[in-house]
Amino acid sequence: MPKVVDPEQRRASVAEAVWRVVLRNGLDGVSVRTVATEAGLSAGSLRHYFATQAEVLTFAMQLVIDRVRARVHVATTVRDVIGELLPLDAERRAEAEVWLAFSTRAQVDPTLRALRDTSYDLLEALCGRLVEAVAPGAQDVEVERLYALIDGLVLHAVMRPDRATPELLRTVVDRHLEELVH
Amino acid sequence: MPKVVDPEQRRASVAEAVWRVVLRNGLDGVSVRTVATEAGLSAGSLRHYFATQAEVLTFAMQLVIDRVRARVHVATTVRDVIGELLPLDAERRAEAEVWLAFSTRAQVDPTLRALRDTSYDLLEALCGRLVEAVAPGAQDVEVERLYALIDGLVLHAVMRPDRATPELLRTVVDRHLEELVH
DNA sequence: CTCTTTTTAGCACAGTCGTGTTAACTTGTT
DNA sequence: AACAAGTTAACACGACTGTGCTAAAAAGAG
Repeated sequence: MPKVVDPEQRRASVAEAVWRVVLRNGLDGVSVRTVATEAGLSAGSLRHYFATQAEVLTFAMQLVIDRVRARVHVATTVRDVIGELLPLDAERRAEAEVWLAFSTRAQVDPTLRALRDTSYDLLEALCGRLVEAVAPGAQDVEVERLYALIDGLVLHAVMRPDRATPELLRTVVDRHLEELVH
Repeated sequence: MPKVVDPEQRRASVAEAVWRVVLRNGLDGVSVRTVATEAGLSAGSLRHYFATQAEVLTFAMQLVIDRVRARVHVATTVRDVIGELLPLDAERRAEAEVWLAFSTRAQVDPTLRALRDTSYDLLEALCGRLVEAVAPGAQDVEVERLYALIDGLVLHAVMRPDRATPELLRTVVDRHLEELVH
């Protein structure tokens, strides 16, 4: 009857518009109007797919999570799994930057915080399996050590991409895994 | 002649008001009016000490930097220096949270970015000296490994203070230093 | 007390914000 | 061709934003 539009696809394209706005102007630059313009819609039209601004944000954050999870899920070796978590190319660095922006806002937004904490727990469990695979019977402290190292590398890659280059990230991780085996 | 007020002290108290607002409502919650109210001033009065909002933010960020630098400067042993960088108590966790908020905004604010990058370079150099002190002649990769580990621990302490407890942070750092020596 | 200068408070302005409502448009079905 | 429903656009509302400007209040100096 009406113009045929797949709502889910539309919502996804809106989420990607959110990401672009975040990268350009930060999470503060995200308003109903800026996102609508970025997505090529009117503000009123956007509100037809998302009732509130909070809904837009949670959806955009959830989509980042889903994307990373899908990537990690297909990785097999320990080194490859960690490689999927690190921003080794420009696209994933952008993704990490968006994730970091949402994570800091989660500090004062209960809904986003729930999303973040759930992801944190999953990643912690993942690191636990990685450590167990590389060094069976290792102490629990090694899990947090690996996890903190990864997140630190991600942080540095986002903040100082000129210094924390993909090559350096890989070298650091390889060095750490090598030591973990022994 | 007029009411006697030390401008620098006033500016510092305004900066502390900024920190409290950031902790409560995030960096987005920082406006001339909210900060003025938090500092017990009127908006017009605040503008007498800071010409623009950008000036308020850079001053508040600079004061965080100065405070950390002063603390690190008096530390002697490697372990104590790292201890000053980690949020081992509630006050320093708050400080780290404020720092993280400013750092992410620096991603889209050139002025704040300059402050952040300068601090990043100083911390990197500091980690270089720490590594050299613990393991003379170690590879450069160990510097980034230690720095990323520290920043990852800080990040986790801010985001998940219930999981990344002070005890865990210390244990992880001690474990890393122990390995670094060998 | 009177003067002078710092400090303070308050208002005005144009702009943006989230959100609600309403009308127009588009398109498949009857 | 006529209808119906999904989709879009546009406007209104109150609230908040940063910033400039003006007048009042405060307090040491003469």
